[in-house]
Formats: sequence, C-alpha cells, structure tokens
Amino acid sequence: MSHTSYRTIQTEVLRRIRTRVWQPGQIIPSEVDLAVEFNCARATINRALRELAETGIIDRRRKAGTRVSLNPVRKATLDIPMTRIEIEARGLTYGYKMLAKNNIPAPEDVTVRMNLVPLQPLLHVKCLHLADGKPHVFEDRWINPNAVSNVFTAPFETVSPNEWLLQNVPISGGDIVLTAEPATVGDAAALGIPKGTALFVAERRTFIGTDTITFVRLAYAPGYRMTTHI
Amino acid sequence: MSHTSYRTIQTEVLRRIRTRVWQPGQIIPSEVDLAVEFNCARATINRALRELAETGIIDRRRKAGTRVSLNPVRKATLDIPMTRIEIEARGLTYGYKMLAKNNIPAPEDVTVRMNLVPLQPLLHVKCLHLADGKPHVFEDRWINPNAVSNVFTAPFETVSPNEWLLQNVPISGGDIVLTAEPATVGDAAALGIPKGTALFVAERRTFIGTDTITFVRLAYAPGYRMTTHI
DNA sequence: AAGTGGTCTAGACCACGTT
DNA sequence: ACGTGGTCTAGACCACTTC
Repeated sequence: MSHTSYRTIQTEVLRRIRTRVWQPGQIIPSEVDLAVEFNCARATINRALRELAETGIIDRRRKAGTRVSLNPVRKATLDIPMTRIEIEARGLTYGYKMLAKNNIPAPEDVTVRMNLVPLQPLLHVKCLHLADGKPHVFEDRWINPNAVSNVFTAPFETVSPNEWLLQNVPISGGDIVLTAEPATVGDAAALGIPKGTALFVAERRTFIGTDTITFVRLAYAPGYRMTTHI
Repeated sequence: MSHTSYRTIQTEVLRRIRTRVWQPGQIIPSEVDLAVEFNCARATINRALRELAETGIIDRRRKAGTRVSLNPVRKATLDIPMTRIEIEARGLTYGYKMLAKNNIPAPEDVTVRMNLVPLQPLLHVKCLHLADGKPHVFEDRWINPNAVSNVFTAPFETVSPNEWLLQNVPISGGDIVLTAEPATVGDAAALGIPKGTALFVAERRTFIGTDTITFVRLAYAPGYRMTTHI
C-alpha cells in the first residue's frame, strides 16, 4: 500500500457522493477516521477535503464535521485573459485602435461606481480591439490619475490601457458585473452594428487598497460567448 | 518568532509584487530560501505560493522556479446558486411555474450539443422562476431519460428541474456558456417583454461520466446582473 | 468539556525539466 | 546531473463550535 495521493482520495470521495453512498446533507467520517481507512496521514485527507470544500462539493466546520453539500453552490471559474491573448489564442490577428483620450470630469454614475468625489477629472480612454480586422470589443475606460501618477505618459495610442496598467500598476482586487444591454449609439458606431443590438457587456472595477484605479465597460461584438466549466 | 502563517507569507509576497520589489517575469527565491527568510517550514511556503499560483498571480515550474506572472490571467469565481436560493437571498419571494412538459424528439441543435443521436426522444420542460411574482428567468430544458431513468416520476409541476436533478442525479461535471441574445418569441411571451429585448442568457450542460444528463437555456429578465470578484 | 477541522513542523522521497 | 517544486508523513498544538 503505497502512494495514497490526495487525488486518489478526492476521486473516491466524489465517487461515494455521486453513487449516494454519502448522501446530500449527510455527515462523512472525520479526517482521522478517513486517514485510517485510506492508510495515509491526516494532512493528506485534509488537503483532499479542503480542496473539495473550496469547490462547494462539501461543507466543513470545526467540531460539526464534514457534510455533503445540500446546496452545492456550483463555483465556476472564469478565466479573464487579456483581450490580445484571447484573440491570438483563437488563431486570429489582433488589432488595436485608440478612438479617444481626454482628461475630463467624469459623469456622476462613474464617480459613484469608483467611490470618488463628483466631477473629479479622470483620464477617459475609448478604444477598440479587433480580431482579423473586425471589431471584437469596444472599451470605454476611466482611469484615476491620483492612483496612477504616471498615467499621462502612457502611450495608449499603441498599447491598450489594460496591458499598460497590468505592467505598470499594482492591483489588489476588483469586481466584475456581466450584463446584456442594447447597443448604445456609441457602441453601434464603434462596433459597426445597428443601435439596440443585444450586446454582452462586462463592467470591471480594479482597486489598489481602497483606491479605485480604473473602471471599464467592455461591449463585445454580437456572437461573443464567455465560456467556463465546472 | 512564532506563528508565521501561510497567509502572512501570501500578504508579504503580494506586497513585494505590488511594490515591484519582484517585477513581472522575474524569478523569486526558491521555497527553501523563503523558508529560511521567513523562518518557517517549506510546507508553509509551498502552501502560500501554491494558492497564489492557482489564482494566476505567479507561475511555478519544477526546476525553473517561481516567477511573477507576466500575463496574470485573472481568474474570477462565479457562484452559481440555485435560482430559488438566489432570489430568497435578496429578500424576495420565490415563485415557480411549469409551463410545459413533453417527451418529444429533440431538434438537431440540441442533440448535437448533448452528443446524442438525432431525433432521440428527450424530456422537454419549460418553466418560469419568479421573484415577488415577477418573471425572473425563463428556463427551457432538455433531459436525457437514458441518463435519468426515473425522470418521468419527477413532479416538475411543483419542483423545478434543477432542484429535483440536484437531489436525484449524481453529477460529474458540466460547462456554461454566457451570451447576450435578443429575446425570441418564446422568451418574450414567458417573460412578458417585447421580442428582441437584449437578454442575458446562460446555457448549461451537465454530465455524468460521458453521458449528457441535461441541457438548459436560462433567459434572464432584463436588468439581470451576474457579479463576481477577483 | 470534548471533538473536529486548521495549521505548522522537520524531514523525506519523488517527478519534472533545465542544464 | 541536479535544482526546483510536488507530495507525503507523523506528530503537535490551536481555534472553533457544538454538546
């Protein structure tokens, strides 16, 4: 009996859950018991179960023990690569075009989302990412110059804000909102589609500590699919 | 010097990356070196770095060492709860209504997506989830009776297919596609909106081993936001 | 009070990939 | 060949929560 890896244990635990040997809501044996059964160290059991708990398959609480999740909140992981990488990965040619760059007071809905004082001047950049020459996503971005002191030196004419920021700004966190919206006049013009077309839109905020670095709205050309697996 | 936890190490590593002490693409010290520096066991360093690698912050390869990721593929985790839970969590009253149930040959696009032979009879269920009495999401689902033998006994008149399947079918995996689509005639009728309205749509496949259990298209009422954080 | 998971240690061997 | 991360062990102490 050698090589009782944590992966082996995960597989067996999943099998028991799938085949209803361990039913939803039911408690499963403790780490110590499982270590005896699988003839391995408790740390190995711990790693196996800890990872399963992270995916929502089981619930663990001290003293209360480990249970098969009644409501397996399926956790899906979205990979959000840089647009250029995403396009090149499909074997298409990436293109980039800056449409506008201004330092202007931001509208209220933007300053609210960014937790900034109203009418604060922000760097506003609009640009377009292309795949094989066709519009792929229209980017409308606001950048807080107070959080990115050297942003005015950035060559957004040739480098997309996302790539420049990734290389030049430390990031501590962010959030993403995914919606479907009818194309605005601006979306329609940039993507070359009729106004009102159903668009997949991602809005992303990025923080460093408590400061908002940037807020970006990405409007994807019709037909875009965001995929993930469980 | 006690209590050098893996979280402490993660925080310090992130600080060094954020402050450019360790720059993108640059190699960082080995686990052994870091264990000496932080005065802790290598296993502790390993756990700290392994978790950071899972989030895409750093890249690790045997022999090659650990590097600050050049292209930090941001991994966002989507929580996909049952619709009832999602609605109740907002303090709204959940409602459910089955609209149709048939055992009929599936259209080709469905059988293709499900890896089944064309025209195979499948259980087709349409239903509506409501929040405070208003349509929240329209569900159009196909279920493979060969993978779910007792599906014809399921009381879909009162229990949503998702909840019944979760309790009665072992699941091994699946995938999700998120898109924006104009409302079809069917979407419009079910959700009480004009045809062509931009809708957020999730299509989900669920497998047990190599068999497809179910394919579902979820069309969310306008205004729906799927949120996540990094 | 007691049981369970959470974490840490010191050491070991192995797998992989660079050299 | 050799250095790095990947994993496992046996033991320990701690933190939390239920009883």
